[in-house]
Amino acid sequence: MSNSEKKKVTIYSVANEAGVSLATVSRVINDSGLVKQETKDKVEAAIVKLGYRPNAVAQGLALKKTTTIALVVPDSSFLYIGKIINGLLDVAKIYKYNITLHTTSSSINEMSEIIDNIVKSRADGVIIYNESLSNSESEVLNSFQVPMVYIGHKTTNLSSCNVYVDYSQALYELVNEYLDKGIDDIIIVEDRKNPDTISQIISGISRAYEEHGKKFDGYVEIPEQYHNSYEFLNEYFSRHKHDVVISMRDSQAVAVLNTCRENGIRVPEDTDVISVLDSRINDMVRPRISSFVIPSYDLGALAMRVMTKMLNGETVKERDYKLNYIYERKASTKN
Amino acid sequence: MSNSEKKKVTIYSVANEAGVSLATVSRVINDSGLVKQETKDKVEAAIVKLGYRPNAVAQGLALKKTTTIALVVPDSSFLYIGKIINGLLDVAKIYKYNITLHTTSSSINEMSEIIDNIVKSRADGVIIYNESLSNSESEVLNSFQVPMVYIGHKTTNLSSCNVYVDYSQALYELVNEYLDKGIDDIIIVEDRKNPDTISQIISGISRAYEEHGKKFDGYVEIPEQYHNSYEFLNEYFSRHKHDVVISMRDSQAVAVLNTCRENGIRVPEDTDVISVLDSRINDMVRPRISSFVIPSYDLGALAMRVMTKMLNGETVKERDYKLNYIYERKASTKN
DNA sequence: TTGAAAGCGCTAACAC
DNA sequence: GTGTTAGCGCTTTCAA
Repeated sequence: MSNSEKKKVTIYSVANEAGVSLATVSRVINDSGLVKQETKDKVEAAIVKLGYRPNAVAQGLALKKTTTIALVVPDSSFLYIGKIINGLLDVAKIYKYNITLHTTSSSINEMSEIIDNIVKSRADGVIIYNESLSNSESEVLNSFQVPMVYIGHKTTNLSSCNVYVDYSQALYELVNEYLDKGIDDIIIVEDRKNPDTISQIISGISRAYEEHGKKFDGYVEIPEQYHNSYEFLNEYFSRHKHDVVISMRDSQAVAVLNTCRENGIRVPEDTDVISVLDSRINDMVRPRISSFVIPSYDLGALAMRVMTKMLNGETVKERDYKLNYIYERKASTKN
Repeated sequence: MSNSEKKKVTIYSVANEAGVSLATVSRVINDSGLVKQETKDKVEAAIVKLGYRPNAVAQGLALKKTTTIALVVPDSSFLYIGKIINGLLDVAKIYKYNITLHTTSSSINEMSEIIDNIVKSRADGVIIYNESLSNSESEVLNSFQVPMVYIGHKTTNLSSCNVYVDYSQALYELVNEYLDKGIDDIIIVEDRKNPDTISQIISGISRAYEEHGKKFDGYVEIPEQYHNSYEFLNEYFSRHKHDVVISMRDSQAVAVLNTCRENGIRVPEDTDVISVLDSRINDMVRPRISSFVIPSYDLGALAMRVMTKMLNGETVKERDYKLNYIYERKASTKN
């Protein structure tokens, strides 16, 4: 009966039960102001007795803050962002923030709807792992003074922070090494899902080529009509063979691995295969793929930490936080 | 200047701008009550002009509902639940619900903290993909009358709904087939992370054995001290060889695959390898692993749909929603 | 068809 | 130390 007939217990009920005013109850639950130990005990007893839980919604209204951060990510990417989310949630937990999850499907342009929703929900801040936020949308966030942190993507937005990995430098160094050895038949395989990242990558590679007096043009894009990269790559490697194949994600690298094999190209004897983004898949593939290990967890954790700083009004001197990658040479490369 | 000096625009501002009362504004934003088209136009113009967005927090307070559903999942499982989350979010979007994400780390017992947090945030409902919710915790949810839906886990809790796949039946059918052929050297590899699911599986297998007048005892558990299954399995398969190895998740199946290979056991010539839970990994492994395809997306979507029904007071006749699995025979099995 | 006013549950001056 | 009271922004009777 206590379940079905349960009446709401508010701060009033507690005040009443404890024989104090609601202000006092508020003080003890927030640990603010001075309260005599004796009264405090009474109040706490009442809280336990009634099973009172402060209503965060009412608090949100009164305080004009919700201790909620909105996270925007592309759907279909959980394989890669799982760790990011974990890092993010771990520090969110520490600072008592809740996270609302919003996904964007690549097809429909629903970003503005999502932003609208976030503004309405009065999230204290938003963390975005997505490259398709338009200026007008970030303007809306701006005009509502919602702090923003971008993950994995360096923006030029002045009122937001960026937490990212410098892919350009990473690829520059890698390719440089190959070119130094005289190996220059290098291609990069990509599926246009990360336009910004890929352009960073290309710029790094191009720089290395230029410094060697050469020009990079090994850009292989998986056409949209192929619903999976496998098909396309199988076709591609039946006709091509390169010294080095760099792919954006390790799922693609695996496709490269398999399609090479099926076309009689040995890895790494004939071709080096490298993946830029690493995920758990790589632990399970033979040969293991040489790749950049992106500090995903740290990316998420740092993003959230930066967000809390912005929210606490701590002066955020740095707008850009660059994390280091590590290149892990494994069995898919011989050079 | 409009950014830094931006003053909050509330329903009052709009009422003022439009020269009507706030009640009228409320009516037009909620499309409730009759409003003359003319006034409606005025109000809408004011809304646009001021860039007004209703404050969901205040609405939440007034309506005593937040249109927010809490989702509880184990961290570290995004590989498997990505699709579930996608299904869930897609349906949530349709019904205008927001999702807050809460993860539980297997080590610490923080579930009660999470539940506490959820209650405080006054989520309208909670969807749980986790086997470690204790009775006392679900009691709390109960006492606050928070509707619950469990995913992938059939509970006996009377006030919650379950959306799941019948693993018991799935494994029963599979093993039955083997036994019919006289193949009975079958083991199941598991890492104790899903006690409930695994017990369902064992029960299904055992039933098949019993009906063949035999007893099943091929239960191989990966000891906790091994931080990855690889090590343990490598050791194991250096000394054992079975007709059929069934593993809980495909990441383990891949480990089985690799360790068998490294110990001179051919798959599928010597041993059939089967995975119960499928994930994207399987698309990238050779040989491909025969597995049950769990309708993850549907699991998430249905869970959310059921939740909306509970929330709308639609009578939920069914408490249990069983989804069908499909067994996909691939290259890792010969039988 | 519209407005006035009483909440929703809590915080934060301000007063005692 | 503790109580009073005025919001926070919105919904919803109840009157007009």
